[in-house]
Amino acid sequence: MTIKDVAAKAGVSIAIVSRVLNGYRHVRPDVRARVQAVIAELDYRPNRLASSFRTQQSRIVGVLLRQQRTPFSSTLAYAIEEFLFDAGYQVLICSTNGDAAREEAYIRSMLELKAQGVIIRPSGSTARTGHNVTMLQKAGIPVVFADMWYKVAGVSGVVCDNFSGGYQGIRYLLGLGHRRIGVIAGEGAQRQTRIDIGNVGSERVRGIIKASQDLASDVVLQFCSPFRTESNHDTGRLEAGRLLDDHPELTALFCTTDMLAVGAMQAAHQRGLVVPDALSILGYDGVLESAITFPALSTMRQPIHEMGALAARTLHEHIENPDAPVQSVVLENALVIRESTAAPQS
Amino acid sequence: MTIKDVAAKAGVSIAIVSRVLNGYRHVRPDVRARVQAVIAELDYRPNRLASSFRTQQSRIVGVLLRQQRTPFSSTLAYAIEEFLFDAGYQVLICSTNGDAAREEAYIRSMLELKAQGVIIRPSGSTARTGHNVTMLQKAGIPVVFADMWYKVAGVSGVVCDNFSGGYQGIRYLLGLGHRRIGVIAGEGAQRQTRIDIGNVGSERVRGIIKASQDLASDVVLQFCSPFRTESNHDTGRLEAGRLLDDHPELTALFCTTDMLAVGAMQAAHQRGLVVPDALSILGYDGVLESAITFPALSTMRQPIHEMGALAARTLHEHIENPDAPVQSVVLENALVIRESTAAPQS
DNA sequence: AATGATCTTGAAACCGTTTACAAGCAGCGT
DNA sequence: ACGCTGCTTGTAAACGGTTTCAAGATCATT
Repeated sequence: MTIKDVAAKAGVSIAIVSRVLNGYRHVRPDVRARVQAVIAELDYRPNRLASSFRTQQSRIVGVLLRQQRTPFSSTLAYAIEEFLFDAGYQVLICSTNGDAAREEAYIRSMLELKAQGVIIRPSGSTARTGHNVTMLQKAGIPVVFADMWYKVAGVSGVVCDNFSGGYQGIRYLLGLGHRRIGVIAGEGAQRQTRIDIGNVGSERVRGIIKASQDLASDVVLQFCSPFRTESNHDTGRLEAGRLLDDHPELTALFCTTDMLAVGAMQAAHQRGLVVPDALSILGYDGVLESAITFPALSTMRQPIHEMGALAARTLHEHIENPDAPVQSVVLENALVIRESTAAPQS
Repeated sequence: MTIKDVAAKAGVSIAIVSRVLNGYRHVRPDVRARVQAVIAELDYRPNRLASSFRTQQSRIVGVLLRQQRTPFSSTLAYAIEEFLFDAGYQVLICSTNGDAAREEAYIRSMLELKAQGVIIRPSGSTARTGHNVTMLQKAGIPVVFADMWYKVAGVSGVVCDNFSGGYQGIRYLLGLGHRRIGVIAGEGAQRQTRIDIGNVGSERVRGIIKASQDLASDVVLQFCSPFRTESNHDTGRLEAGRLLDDHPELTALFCTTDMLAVGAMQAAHQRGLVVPDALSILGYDGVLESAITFPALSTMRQPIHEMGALAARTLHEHIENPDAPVQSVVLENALVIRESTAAPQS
């Protein structure tokens, strides 16, 4: 069933039906009502394949994620989908799983499908991301970054202030009275920060170092030099273990990821250190349901849902108005104090 | 840039270019090579909006999920996407969040977009699901169920054998020597099983009851009558607490969800019961990273990834061959023994 | 060399919608 | 009654591919 059937049954031309469908003016009210009645009666649905083709507007946007199975990614994806579906777009979630070929294939898909916009959570590879963005931009497809902002590309971004989060975390631990603090940072955080991209982990470490310099003269930070294991959780357990064994004077651990913190908790447990009495542990991300750990983990929560919604809104603006200014929004993290942190035993 | 430009530059008709693009026969090898060279040179990409329109094949499939932010859903979604992307389809993930209006809107989208297939993880509402499925079927769109199988609809499904999982769980606990076992089932599990749909939770409970009847004459099961709180985790904590307070003789708890089990662990902890010495706790789902809890949770693991991949494969078959027989696959769960279960102290 | 079979090719129709354009029409002032 | 304006309507031309069909080219067989 096509628009022609509707037109015939309503005794009008297809142009009128199209106008009614799209809510345009210049249709006599009684005609409009008649057409709408026929549409309802026939249960007619416009063929989006045809209208998308004709207008060259797919009403599809892509979301490119490294992985899909982390709470971070799925929260982000959900927030984006929620916003954009309500705005009349279909959201295509693409999990590249870190695979370059897959990423390439997805970008090609976006291009062929004439996606109207793409939200990217950039992966580690700056060069690859830059290439992808360039291809999309050449095709006139607006791009918005989430979580990480790739500064040279001239695209909008929504990120968290990881520097400030690290800073606040240390300020909090210092305020509790801790002076010997271990820092467990995930893979890549120690890597030299490139001038053109703000690596999430290294930003956090920068904030941590800055805070310790600004706020206390007598603080000692112990960093681990993380090697990568299969899971962040294992990394956390092993690194925290090494740190605690080598530096028994530590009274607090700041982990730049909640999963690292969970591992750290286990390392503490294995050594008979009661959290938070003997050791405070502070996480980062806020992705764990409040009390899945015992004791409940204090953490720097990232506003992930808000970040996704904002990225979606920003992309939507760029789609609606191609001349919308490039903007980057920085969201603040919030310290969530639960049970894993306390003043050190004097 | 269109197929015409390619044709002109290669000195052939657009029909030839189309044939080259689609790998059809009846193109002279030298011509094919020339056309391919021109395609590469111009970096031409076919407009999928046009080809989808012409063929009325969107190459899009939808995945309808209640929620998107649980490990279960994202693992399922990822597995589906992985398979179908490789098969040349775009996957549209639709999180209904339990909202009927949203679900309706998504179904309408699938219809308008001429989705070529839909995978549904059915929500609680049998009636609504049935209605959705009927609409899709009327439009000739194949449907596959995952996780739950709605028997009357004549659609294929991939599910886990929850009855067997419950059975095996109890068998394991009985084998350890437990005879006083508490069962914490999530919301809905106690509800009367409808004839036409296998509710996941109630299947598990059925298996649990059957195993206790089959395998031991002296076993006593204590069920809780769960009320719903905001999170399964809280439900688990409260229900386990009530059960432990009312029935101090219990030596094991079987929770029909991992999150319920996490809550139960906390309830045990609060009461000074050491797991697994004083109380064994067995979960169900296998969605937690191995050692996020302490002690690490023993659980009945569902093959979620496999379930997703199989659902995708089944859907793919139905798309390729509309006459493919309706089939339902039942996957077995696997008992994962970790640290939260042990023989009761005698 | 003629015949038929097979392979290769291009012209043109077609998919269902949107939209530019022209024409029809009603209402208005003169 | 006339032209003017502004609203309403229908016709027809796109959009960019795919696919049918007939014709031309090539090949093998006799």
